[in-house]
Amino acid sequence: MRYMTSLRFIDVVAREGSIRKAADKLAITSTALNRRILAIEDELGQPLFERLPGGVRLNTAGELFIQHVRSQFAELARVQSQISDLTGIRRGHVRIASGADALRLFLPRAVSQYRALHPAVTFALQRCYGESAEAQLQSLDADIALIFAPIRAAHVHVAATVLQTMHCVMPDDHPLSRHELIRIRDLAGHKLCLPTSESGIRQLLDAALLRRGTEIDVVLESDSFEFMQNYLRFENALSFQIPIALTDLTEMGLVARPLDPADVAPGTLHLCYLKGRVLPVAAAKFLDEIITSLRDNYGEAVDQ
Amino acid sequence: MRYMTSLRFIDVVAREGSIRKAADKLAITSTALNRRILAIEDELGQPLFERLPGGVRLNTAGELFIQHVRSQFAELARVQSQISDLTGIRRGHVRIASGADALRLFLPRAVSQYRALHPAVTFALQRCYGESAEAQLQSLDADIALIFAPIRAAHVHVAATVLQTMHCVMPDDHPLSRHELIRIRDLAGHKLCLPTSESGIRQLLDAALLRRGTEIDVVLESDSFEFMQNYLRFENALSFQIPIALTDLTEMGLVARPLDPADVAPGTLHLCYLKGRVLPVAAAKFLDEIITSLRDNYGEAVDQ
DNA sequence: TTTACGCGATGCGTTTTTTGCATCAGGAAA
DNA sequence: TTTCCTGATGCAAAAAACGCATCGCGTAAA
Repeated sequence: MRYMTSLRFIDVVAREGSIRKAADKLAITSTALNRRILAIEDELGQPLFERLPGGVRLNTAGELFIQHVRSQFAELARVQSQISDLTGIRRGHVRIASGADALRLFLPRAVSQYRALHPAVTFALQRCYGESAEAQLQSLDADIALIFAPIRAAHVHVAATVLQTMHCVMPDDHPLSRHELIRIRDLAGHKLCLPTSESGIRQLLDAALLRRGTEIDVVLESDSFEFMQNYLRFENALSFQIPIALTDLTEMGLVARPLDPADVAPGTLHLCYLKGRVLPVAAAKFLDEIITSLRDNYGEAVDQ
Repeated sequence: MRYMTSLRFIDVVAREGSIRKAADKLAITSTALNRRILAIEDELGQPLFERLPGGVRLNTAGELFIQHVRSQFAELARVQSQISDLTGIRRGHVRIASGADALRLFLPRAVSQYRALHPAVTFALQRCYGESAEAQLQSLDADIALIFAPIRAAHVHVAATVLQTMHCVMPDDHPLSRHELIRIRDLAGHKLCLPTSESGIRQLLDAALLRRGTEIDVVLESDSFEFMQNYLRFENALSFQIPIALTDLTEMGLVARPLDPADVAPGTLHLCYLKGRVLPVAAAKFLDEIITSLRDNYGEAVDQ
């Protein structure tokens, strides 16, 4: 929408922290951008940015204003989607912030199923960890977040929660593969591939290992499940995943065994959006879909 | 705000129902206005107005869009007021829709008290009846409504409610002035000045008269309390008011006597704003003030 | 300390956008 | 049918936005 140009510009300047950098990104000259900002500050009667030697930074008024700007964008998107919905064809764009877990299989399947029904709806998927997912909801850069971590922020509304029991993934000839249920103490002496400490899986494991006082042998740390899973083909080690991230393991000669819930408490996978927000039609409908899908595939999803 | 020009124009066109009339009001030519609208419709990909021989009318998409536009205006006003509040001086503009009752004494006093504390805050007071007050809240033409009538619309949030016992106003030498409490049947045979049927007072009275089957003698009907009150100086008749509308009667040789609550149930005066709306700072603070004032002056105001 | 670099602000000529005038096409009412 | 209203459109003028060159200022490297 053309009338929002100045607002979009301000948003970019706020993100870039520099008028010149923002101007580059927006493919205009810094002077044009600068004057737009001066004009808006003038109309508002108060500056929105502090001028620092290295660029600009939002002041308090700017913080308030940028929040308003972003909510206007989100609102416009919602109204546009609502209007498109009138014609019968569902259009729209859904932005999802998700942990790597759900990006493996669950979301690809869910998104493709939804797009099969509504081809005019497009998606953006952003991989991120718990805190940043919540930040993206608040800055209205994401509509929906799907994260395996406790909810910290009060401004997030949890639409559904599923319990995820930790699983240990290993080559099918690994000695532990004979156990149906794996205890923490079983891990001692084996080589482990763990996700980085930002991951909810790692946090749960660390807590359990600490509680049980088990000494472990971490040979590899990565934020890529795919890498770790492939790595197991070459070294006889152990890796960890939650059900939503489990792909076809047998083809790769891998097996997954649950950890004893008494050792590692099941974690919670939360499906959330920004509290108080009215989602665009497409995002709201997609949300409904994945709530159903979570419930069907991963047990009693708890609507909240 | 300059960047909202097109939106403001669209709003006026929607209200006027004609591009040419709106152009007159906005002091531009109809062609410029017409093209702005075509441009926005083009960007949106869908028309917002139906073209009728006598002008234009919002279509369904337009209804959705205009709602968005108005909420943007309200939001901007709120953010501006919030930003002004940062500087310490409270600025802002509070728009109140009120019945004639509260406009007599209560609101003048409340507004002047508030303005004594915050001289940079300006007010707009619109006299209206119940239904239209609610409509004004919804179209964001008013921030706060104070109405003596039942709440019909679900989208209105009631911030406070006070009970108002109906009073009968009469010259101090009127025969009924000896009664401390007036019964409906006492009214028979006396001359009455009644508010118009849009008034909450009239509706309550009509219901009571109907229930008791009392025959009455309406000599005058008016939507102006002031007129009726002055009229009583010249004809020995009866008029009706609720406490919030009672001014200094003794100076005018008038007295007020309550009607028996058993005959006429006390009505409710509601202080409301649009549900889900975050009011601008000035409006929110003023709301707090009058909630307190209502409670202090007219008994147990019920926060809801 | 000096120099160099990057930042935002501003004057001025140019380009793009918006506006106004005149006019057209079409429906409603006299 | 005629008249009067409506919104739409081509074209020239007015206004706004833009880009270039440049200034002043503060930081950081030489």
